[in-house]
Amino acid sequence: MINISKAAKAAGLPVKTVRYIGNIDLVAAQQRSASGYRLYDDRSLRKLIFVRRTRSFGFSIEACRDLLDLYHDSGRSGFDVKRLAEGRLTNIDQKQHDLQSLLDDLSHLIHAWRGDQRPECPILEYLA
Amino acid sequence: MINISKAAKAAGLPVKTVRYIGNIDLVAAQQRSASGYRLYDDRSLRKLIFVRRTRSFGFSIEACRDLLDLYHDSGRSGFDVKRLAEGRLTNIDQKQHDLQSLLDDLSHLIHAWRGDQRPECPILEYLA
DNA sequence: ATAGGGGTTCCAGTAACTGGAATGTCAAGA
DNA sequence: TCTTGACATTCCAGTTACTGGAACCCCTAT
Repeated sequence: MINISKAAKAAGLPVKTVRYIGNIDLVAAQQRSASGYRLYDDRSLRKLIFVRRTRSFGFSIEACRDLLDLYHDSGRSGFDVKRLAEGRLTNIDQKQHDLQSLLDDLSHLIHAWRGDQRPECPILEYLA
Repeated sequence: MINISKAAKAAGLPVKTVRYIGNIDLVAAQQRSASGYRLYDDRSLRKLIFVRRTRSFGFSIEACRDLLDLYHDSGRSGFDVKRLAEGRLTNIDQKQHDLQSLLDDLSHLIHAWRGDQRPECPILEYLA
């Protein structure tokens, strides 16, 4: 059981954001101490990490919630799960493709910048 | 020269957002028609695409602005450019690592969900 | 020439934080 | 034991990056 600042640090999120994530019922602390301090166990910490990752790649809070819900809502039918998963799959494929393009762009940019001189080739040439 | 709806479609952004991106002086239309319509050329379109990509992976507007500025501000010294570029590099390395983790997580999730049945293995087991 | 589907600006609202004030708690040192 | 400083709490206001809507203008095709 770790307190909020340790959880925040381990998850790579600001403490404020961890509190916010709890306030909107996305990831709650596993319990509170006698004096009301949030206490996170390993599972809630993993959820925070998952939230940081999904959020940092542009998924909405509600998308995160859906993904996390899949784990919790054991009453959900196999069909529902599959449909939701398939939806996300398309989404992820696009993201993956997009990320590749961005990494290509940035990689070109970085290599062009590596020297001390401004590259001759205009940076935006690389942006497809 | 294409109008805003074509530019928006080509860039994968809502028209509203393209206008917003212009309003905050991030990417302006190359010119306006006689009647005030925004007109985008190839270069401004490429910038919009670049902005969508960077934004969709969690870079702030100001980070986008810095990257785009590197292209425009030809008065910038080689040193400045290099320092800024090196800063972004670290950033990108982290993102890349992070993305790999997220893709691993999601890939596990997806494969676990592919069948009609809820997987036996709890989803969050995969979240490192 | 006119109807419909664009475009424009401006202003208000939303999502996801983020900062700050007021207050409570805990652990370490005098 | 007391105190002091770094942490925690809630609540409320402010910011960033859109997003929707009203009111109005423009262009194309019947």
